[in-house]
Amino acid sequence: MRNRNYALADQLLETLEEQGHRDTEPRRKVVAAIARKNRHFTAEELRGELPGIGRATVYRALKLLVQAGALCRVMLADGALHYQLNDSAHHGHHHHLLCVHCGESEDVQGCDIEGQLHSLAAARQFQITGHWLEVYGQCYSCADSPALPA
Amino acid sequence: MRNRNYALADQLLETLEEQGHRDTEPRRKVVAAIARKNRHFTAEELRGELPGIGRATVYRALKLLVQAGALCRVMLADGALHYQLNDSAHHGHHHHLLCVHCGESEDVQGCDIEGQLHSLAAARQFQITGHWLEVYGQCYSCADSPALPA
DNA sequence: CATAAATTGATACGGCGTATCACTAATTAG
DNA sequence: CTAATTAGTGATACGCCGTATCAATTTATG
Repeated sequence: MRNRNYALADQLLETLEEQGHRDTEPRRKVVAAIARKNRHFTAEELRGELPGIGRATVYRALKLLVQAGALCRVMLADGALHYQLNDSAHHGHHHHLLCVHCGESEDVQGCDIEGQLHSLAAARQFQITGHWLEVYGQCYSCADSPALPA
Repeated sequence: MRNRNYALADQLLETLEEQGHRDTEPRRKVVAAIARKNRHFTAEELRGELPGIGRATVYRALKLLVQAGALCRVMLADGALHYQLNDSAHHGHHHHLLCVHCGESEDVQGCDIEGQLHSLAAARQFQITGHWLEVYGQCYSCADSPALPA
């Protein structure tokens, strides 16, 4: 587990270096903290775990990782924006099944939303170029909990 | 046009009264400004059109109208949150085709996203309770403009 | 090692939304 | 129709989020 985290942190740093960004002390620490996460988190939460590192540095690292595709921004049911580590296998277009109870997130690959909307859009001569989708619900482990409003 | 705006403003006020909220001077002005809008707008933009009215009052009115279903919150492609008047016919569940050029928005009623995701979710024993979807693209009038990234 | 380039972190700013609270306006009861 | 009740207002402040600026520092390069 610790090993996996180290490996993940290294991988994230590598990703950044591939994009032409430098390997710096603060960056290492930010990336290490992110690698330790096993669920989505807010920028402020992350920052709280990194005393001594400037706020701007944390936000900058988040931005770079999102741009690099290693991190996703996910919108929770309450409207809060969180960051979520991307499964290395799912760097492409995908969505998340977000459990409103435990916060777990499962990736969904086979998305053909635009296909489904195609006929509707065509009728209005609207050209779809992209979309944003979040799916809320309860994961298997939380199935017994009372349902919350989406 | 002016007539329609007045009618719309009255309708919005009525909606609020039905929810047990009072008909006040500041509220009237906020609602009138919203009724004048023909596309989505930000809270701050609206506030700018209402000098002399407290910030809190504007935000409160927005919140009440969203709760009443008369207003939608829409997420633009760049992540900015806007407010959008709900077509009176589309108060229920619907989505928007958002033109990234002109900002026009068209409602989409026939949405069966959850149906599409059902088999995927079932395989993981994930119970979908809701979703959030925004669709970006170019409307008919903007079809000639160069495509923007979604 | 010296230089050029990127990064850092303090600070400030702006947007967004909520909480508080004294004051005022709108309803309701008498 | 006034008095009491209740809701709404707006100034202020707070917190979160993200970006801009800029001098000081660190990293990579020749």
